[in-house]
Formats: sequence, C-alpha cells, structure tokens
Amino acid sequence: MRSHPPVFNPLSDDALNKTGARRTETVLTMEDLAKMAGVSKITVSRALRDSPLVTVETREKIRQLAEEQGYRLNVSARNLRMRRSYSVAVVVEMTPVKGRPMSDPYPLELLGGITQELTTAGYSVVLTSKQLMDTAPVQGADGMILLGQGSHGEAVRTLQKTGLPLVVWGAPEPGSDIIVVGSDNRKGGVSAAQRFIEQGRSKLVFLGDVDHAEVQERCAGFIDAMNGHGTVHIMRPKAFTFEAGFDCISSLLKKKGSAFDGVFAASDLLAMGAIRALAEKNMRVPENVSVIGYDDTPGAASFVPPLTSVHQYLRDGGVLLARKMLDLMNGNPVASEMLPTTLMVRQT
Amino acid sequence: MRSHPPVFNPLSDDALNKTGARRTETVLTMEDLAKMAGVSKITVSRALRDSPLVTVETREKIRQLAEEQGYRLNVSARNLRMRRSYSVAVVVEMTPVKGRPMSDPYPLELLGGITQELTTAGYSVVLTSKQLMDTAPVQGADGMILLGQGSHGEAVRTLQKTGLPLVVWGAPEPGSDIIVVGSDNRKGGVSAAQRFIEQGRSKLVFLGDVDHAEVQERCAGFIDAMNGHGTVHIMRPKAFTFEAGFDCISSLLKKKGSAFDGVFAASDLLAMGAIRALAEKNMRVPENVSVIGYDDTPGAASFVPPLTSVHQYLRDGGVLLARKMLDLMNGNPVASEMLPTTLMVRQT
DNA sequence: AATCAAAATGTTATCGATATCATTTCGCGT
DNA sequence: ACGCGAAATGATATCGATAACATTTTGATT
Repeated sequence: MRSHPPVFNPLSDDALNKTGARRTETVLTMEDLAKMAGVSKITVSRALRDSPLVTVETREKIRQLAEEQGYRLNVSARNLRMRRSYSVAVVVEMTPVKGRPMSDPYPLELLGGITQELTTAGYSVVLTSKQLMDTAPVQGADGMILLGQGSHGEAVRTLQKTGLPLVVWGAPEPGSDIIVVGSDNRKGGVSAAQRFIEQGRSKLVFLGDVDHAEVQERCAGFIDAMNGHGTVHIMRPKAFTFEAGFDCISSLLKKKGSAFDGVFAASDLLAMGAIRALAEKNMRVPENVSVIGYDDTPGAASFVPPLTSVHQYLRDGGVLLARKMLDLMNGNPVASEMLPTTLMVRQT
Repeated sequence: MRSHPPVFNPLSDDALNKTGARRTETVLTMEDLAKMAGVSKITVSRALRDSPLVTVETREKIRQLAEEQGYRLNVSARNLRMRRSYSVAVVVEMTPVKGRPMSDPYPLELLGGITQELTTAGYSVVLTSKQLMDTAPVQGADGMILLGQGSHGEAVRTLQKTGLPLVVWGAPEPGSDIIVVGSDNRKGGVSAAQRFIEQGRSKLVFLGDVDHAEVQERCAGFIDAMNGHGTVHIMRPKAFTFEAGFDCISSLLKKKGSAFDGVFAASDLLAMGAIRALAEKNMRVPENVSVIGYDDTPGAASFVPPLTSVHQYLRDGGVLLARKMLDLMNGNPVASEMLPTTLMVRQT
C-alpha cells in the first residue's frame, strides 16, 4: 500500500464559506481580561500560569476574574506558540476480534490509567486506530502509545521511523530498543506453578496459544517453575474463548491414559470452558482437577465456582505507560518495565 | 464540590525554560514549500486543501512536493485561525464498575465507530472521563459525546449548560431536548417476547434492575408484547453479574409453586448465571426452561449451551453518534434515534 | 533624601496557518 | 493587436497565546 499524498479535508474555503456552525457568542481572550483588570495581557498569561513573576495578589485577582467571566484558554493558540500539540495519540484496536489474546475490557482499563495520568499532566489523549494513524491530528501528536499490537510487527516499525516518542504495551523483545510496558507474564506463570506445587499436583495441562508472545512467556515461566515437580502437557487452542477451552479439555478427557490433576489456562474464558468440560464428565473441581485462569476478568470472581486466576493491574499499567511517555517527552531516561501479577486464589 | 478557579499547569515559563524535549529537526511550513515551488504560501494552502482556485497542475505539483518533503500540517495553527478545535471530547467511564449495566466491551465498540467516523471527517477524538472534564483540552472541544452516563443526571445537565453540541448514548427521556442515540430496548424486549410466544411459553421471568432506564424499556416492551399470552414475574437483582443471575433463579427455584418456563435476562451474564442455577436443579435448557440474554457479548455464542441473546449494533451506534455530532456542529437539524436490535436465536 | 538592585509589569515579535482584498495572467471575441 | 471579464495568484492582516527584551516600580541601604 503506497502512502498517499497529503490532501486535507475541505474544512473551509475562502471562496465559498459554507460553515454554518461558527460560534456567535464572543469568546473572552486574555486581552479582554487584561483590559478588565487594568493590566497587560502578558500579566494575565503569567498569572493564570501561576508564575512567580507576578505578585500573589495580582495572580489571585486575575484568577478570580477569569473564573467569574468564565474565561477559557485557547489551547490552539498556546500550542502554536509553544510548538507542541500537548497531545498523545493512543492506537487501539476497537473492532471486535475473534480470539483476541486478552479479555475484552482490558483496553478500557489501560485507557483509563493513561487518560488519568496524561490529562492530569496537561496532555490530551487522542484516540485512534491502526487504520487512521496517518491523519493530521494523529501525526501532530507529541507522542504515541500502542496498545494490543504487540511490541514488534510492522505497526511498531512504521511508527518508530517517525522519531516520535513511542511506548508500547506488550511483551518485551530481547534485542529491541523499544520502550515496552506490560504485565510480567513469566512471573504470572510461575505463580500458577507454585500454587499447583503447594497443592501437590504433578500432572499439569497448559492451555493457550503459545504463538502469542505474552502467552509464550506465561507458559515458559510455568514450565520452568514446575521443573522437577511434575509434567506439563501443552495444548494449543487457536482462540481464547470458552468454547475453545471446552473443546480442548473434552477431547483430552476422551483419550485414555491422559490423566491430569491441574489446568493452567491463558485466559479466564478458556479456564471456564475447561471447568465446564470437566463438570460434564463428572470430574470435580478442585477435588479431582485444579484450574487456574488468567486476567481475573470481572466474571471470574462471580463464576460458579469462583475461579482462581492471575490478576493483572491494567489500570496501573496504563498509568505507567503514561509516565514513561511523559518522561520520554521530557527527555528523561526511560526503560521498559514489567508489572507484577497476583494470583487471586479462589475455589478452583 | 465548588468549581475551582482556572489554573493551568506550569507548562512553560519565560523566566526559566526547563523543557528538555524541544524538537530540533526543522519542521517544514507552508512558507518553505512555497519557496521551493516558487509560489506564495497561500497558494500552497489552497493547493493542499484541493481548492478549485488553484490550477489542477499547480495543485498536483504542490501535493507531490509536500509528499516528497514529508510536510505535515500544523493543526494548531489551522485551528487557531479557524477558531475551532476540530476535536470532539468523548466522556467514558474507564474504571471497572461492579454491576455495570452493560457488558464490558461495549464502550470500546462504540468508541470504534465514533473514532472512525469523526477522524474520517477531520476531527480528532479526545478521550476523557467525568472527573477530568474541566480540563482545557476538553473544554476547548467543539462538541461532546457522553457514553454510559445515561441521558439524564447531573453530568448531562452540567454539560448542556455549556452550550456545546452534545450527544448522549442511552435511553431517550420523554420531555427532554437532549439528542440521544441508543439501542431500541423496547423492541429488544418485544423480540424476546415474540420468541417465547412462538415457543408456547407462558410463565415468564424477567431478570434485571428496572431502575436503569434502558432495562426499564426492555422490561416494558417485553411485558406489553406478552400481554394476553402469559404472565411475567419480575425479579430485580442489583447487579448484572453471573452471580446475581445465579442467586435470583436459585432462590426462585426453592420457593414452591413458582413454576416458570422462560427467563428473559437484561444481560448475558445474568442469563448464564440463570442457566447455571437451572442446571444445578436438574432443569433442562431449553426443554424445561427457555432463556434469552441481552447484549450478545462475545461469550454468548461460545457459552455451553450457546446462548440465545438480543444483539445490539454498537459499532453502528458509535457511527450514528458521530454523525449526529457532525450534523449538530454544522448546524443541521438533528433528532434522537434508536437503533434496531436482532434476536440471535441459538440453543437456549 | 538619594541611590540602585530586585521585583513587577509592559511592549513588541512570533508561532503557522487562512480570509480578505488586490493584482496579475489568461483566453477569447472583435 | 486590443480590450475585457474570468481565472489564477499574491500581499497583508489576523487568530490568541507566550518569549524576549524593555521599562517602571519597589524598597532597602546609605
């Protein structure tokens, strides 16, 4: 796909002005406030920015005036002067994708953390998708955050070339210099293994598509930690759904000689499907088989029986992504970072 | 909570300039392109906007030049001149809320539709939450879209006072002049009733918190359509979870003389919980009791058994929200609109 | 009271685009 | 070739804020 030449939407035209929505109410400017307060506009500017160059009294007076008058900063003017957009573009996949690697609400929680942190720091969060990245507002951003694309692949490569500060959510890639924030999937796998070891389980099944970097990590941590304590049989459903988990465990139960006493699934839905399959064969959870899920989605705790699952702190992840971005934009040194996970022990 | 006076983050200060991230590469302006092309900058401006005031050849020449040079429009400058921000703020609740009225992925799908439509129209989508609404970038938006707050309540009232174009996702309120886009919950209820009538079911249970306007509509449509064909017993769980559905139906089954042959739940999770409760009492679904859910969440189709559910076209809803917003901003007449729903008949 | 540095405030230029109005170029008929 | 209206292009002002530099005010010290 060749990149197309820049053509802007005909947002306006000096020949025939057809915009019907020009706001008629007079909008206050700093100039106006300045006249009212009997000072110059630069003093107003400084006062509203809480600059020490202005007396405390003057500052307070102008702040009050601004509030009374309902003054609102013209962000475009400031950004133009400051030569920055004070915005960060966040690339999210917002189309429902079958077999999405993580449970559905996860991007929203990340977004919540990102938005809170960036907005508080004076930046605006511009939402976009992979398909819309080459539009003007996105290209004008001061930085970019990628969610759900993985830390490699073309999307990242393309963006890296722009030279914009870039932070990615996902699993870190060994030789790469891209800043990545993610859950520590390896430790998540280890924590599941430890739980099984404590319970004396020794014939385990790992359920998940190890083609995904994050799942790969979970599996690796799990196997390493189980080493010497038991065997791990890997099953690779293509999707992350209830159905896939159900099918995998059902077929496994049909084969004779394939006894197991524990299942570690790469998503809660897989785990739920597995439990359902076990129930149909009259296997008891956790008496006969113990099951651990991943993500600790809202449904996990209220599942029957309540599902033991590896919890990720996604909102914190969002906050961390935002902090890294702020550091990058301020020229501070930044390194990739993985967040801890917690095994939420419930009844399975 | 009193509204606080406007104080802007100390983004800069003319006394001590501590920003470390000023981009050093020279950024091309229209002026630069103009010099290269041997024309004036206004011609460049017109050419890039595809104005008929410029010869087709000149337009093409400048477009190519701009592409070669990697020129990028300075959005702040344009917005300042045009006296508009060309951005729309979208208010979303991004914190996990127990008992959220709709299933989790729904805001993301809506966001996808909104983003696609607005970005294509040259607007940027600024993400925000209720708590962050009074920040500069949000207040500078040309319009606001509210998701998940309902069409009444203080949030809407506050926003309406600002005079900004406002569009809300939810259920319409009779006397209100707010533009609302939503699913036609009433018809969703009707479609569930029709299904039960076809199947000859006559003793129904409605499961859902009718305090929510949207659920109220579903229930009303359901009851009206059932009128003369059977009875409806309303149960009001406080949450929309699996657990709540499980508990409601369990307790109902314990009472004697409370036979029923159909359940219409206000969410898929409630429906799944209901099915689970029925299974525990050895009631067969759908032979003894037929169950219909709402939302048709990704998990519904892969549930065991596959869940019959009322599907909402959320992405389309997002697109529609965006279109209404564009119309409002262009001064075109706009009316509220409800989207159709479809009953996805599966095995329950 | 005079002096002078520090504090407070003001003046002017600037960011990069577009609207308005002015000017030049083009095409065509006579 | 000339003239004239239409088409194409250009010069200047402007949007609302902040930086850099200039000026005035303050107050402490002699």
